[in-house]
Amino acid sequence: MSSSNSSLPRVRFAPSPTGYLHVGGARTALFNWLFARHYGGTFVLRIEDTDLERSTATMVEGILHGLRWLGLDWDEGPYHQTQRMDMYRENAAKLVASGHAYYCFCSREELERRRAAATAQGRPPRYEGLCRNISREEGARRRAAGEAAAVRFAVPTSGTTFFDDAVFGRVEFANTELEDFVLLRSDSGPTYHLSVVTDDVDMRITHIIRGADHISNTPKQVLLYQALGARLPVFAHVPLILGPDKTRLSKRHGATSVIAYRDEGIVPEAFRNFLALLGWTPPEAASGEAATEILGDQELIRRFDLDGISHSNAVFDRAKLDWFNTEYIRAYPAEKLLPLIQEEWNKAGLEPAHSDRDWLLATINLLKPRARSLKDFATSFRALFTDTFQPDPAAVEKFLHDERVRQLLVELGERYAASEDSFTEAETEKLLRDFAAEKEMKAGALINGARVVLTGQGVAPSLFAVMTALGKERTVARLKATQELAARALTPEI
RNA sequence: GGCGCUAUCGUCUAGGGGUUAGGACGGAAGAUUCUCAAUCUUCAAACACGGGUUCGAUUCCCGUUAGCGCUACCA
Repeated sequence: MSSSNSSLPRVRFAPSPTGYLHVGGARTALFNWLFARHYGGTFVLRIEDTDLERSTATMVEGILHGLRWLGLDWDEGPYHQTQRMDMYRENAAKLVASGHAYYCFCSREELERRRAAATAQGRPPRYEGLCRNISREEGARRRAAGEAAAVRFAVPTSGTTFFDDAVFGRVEFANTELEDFVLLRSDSGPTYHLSVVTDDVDMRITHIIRGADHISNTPKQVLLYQALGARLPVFAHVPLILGPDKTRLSKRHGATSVIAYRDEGIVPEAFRNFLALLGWTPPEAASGEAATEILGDQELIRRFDLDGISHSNAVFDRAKLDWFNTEYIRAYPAEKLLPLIQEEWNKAGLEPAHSDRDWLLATINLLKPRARSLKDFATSFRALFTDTFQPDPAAVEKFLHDERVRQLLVELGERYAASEDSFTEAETEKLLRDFAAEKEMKAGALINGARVVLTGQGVAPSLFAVMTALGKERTVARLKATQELAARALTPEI
């Protein structure tokens, strides 16, 4: 727990609760978590809620929920910046006192006007340091007189600021490109730069792993560290995740909320695996060894390091996510799947007709090799678990359009009912094939038809496995009701 | 516009001064036959462009182009 060992890394995930936990944020959190776990360090969670207008408690809950679903547990926090306001003000005052910052009395309107004018004249719309020359004494006097003032950082007017990024290498900015950014707003609330740096220093964060959209912010923060006399952390900027059209991932591209993927039946471990490989390559792949991409938590943690992170943005590939999901569902033991599937049943209002646990597990095992999502157990596999299901009209059309097939299926149901044979895969198959031969009907036609009758679907596991899973009684009942099922499917509803 | 970052199959990527440029997802074809979204086999698919440097550039350098990011008293 407590680590007085200062060589262990301390990282943080610092979301702003102005929205749910989105895919990009989730990956940033994952990389931080993986890094902390790999080195036995500490993963801190900090809520950056200084934007009072846009931050909500609901979003905080949503973010925590998303992280928990993903299985990313934090060691410290969640800290809330709104509860640390005094520290930011103290630091701002300290910076003013040391001459690194100054009071700015410009109104928003004036700033706006100047920006517009600058843009119109083709000049960069940068704050030009109007208030920089106001003496500390005069500043204090005007503030005492009740004039509103923001605190701005006095960026050096020459030279460069650089940092060595663990992903991108040395990144350098001319100081003249940096404007005198605001530290404290005129309402005395901190801005992002002040609060992050204050907190990262105070929380002794050693590695800042965050989105590459922060690269341009970094020199300002470097300047702040220096002005505060604090030691620089290692910066590791992670390239962004894009939509299929290569623009930044947004609602336009469908689900961006992590929780939406849970709702779509994605297994958290699959999502983690997928996300980890978006922008990061494990070392054995880098050394050319052919390796599986299916990497569980322990494998991910063991391999993860900053030097495997790519430099370029990555497109979110839904098809690959689905592939990971099928792989995980297939590999999971039924015991592990059952509670997850039960959630899907609850959501779908499905009450399994059979509550016997062994039967449920066996049936899940029968189905899981062809599941693509947890939802499949409540949708296309529904008929295996309950008697109330809607047949797929396309499947009915394809395999039950022939009246003779339908009649024979009803008759087949009677045969099964009358049979004394044990209701096993081998026996049920033998009976069906003998029956088909007797009627001079291709067994395949009856098998495909029976599948639709029993499952409502054109695609399902082996028919005889389905029969034995369903049991004799339900198999017989459904076969006998073939005509009703066909009528139900072929009658346009509503 | 300015500044910054990036550029290998459709996608995620490996590689690296001389290679049949490798893997995964997706796609196509075939096998199988009891459906396929399963399984097996096979195939197609990439070094953005232009200059250098070099005996030799996909690789190193410069430029162009394109994409993305930042450019707030948001974070």
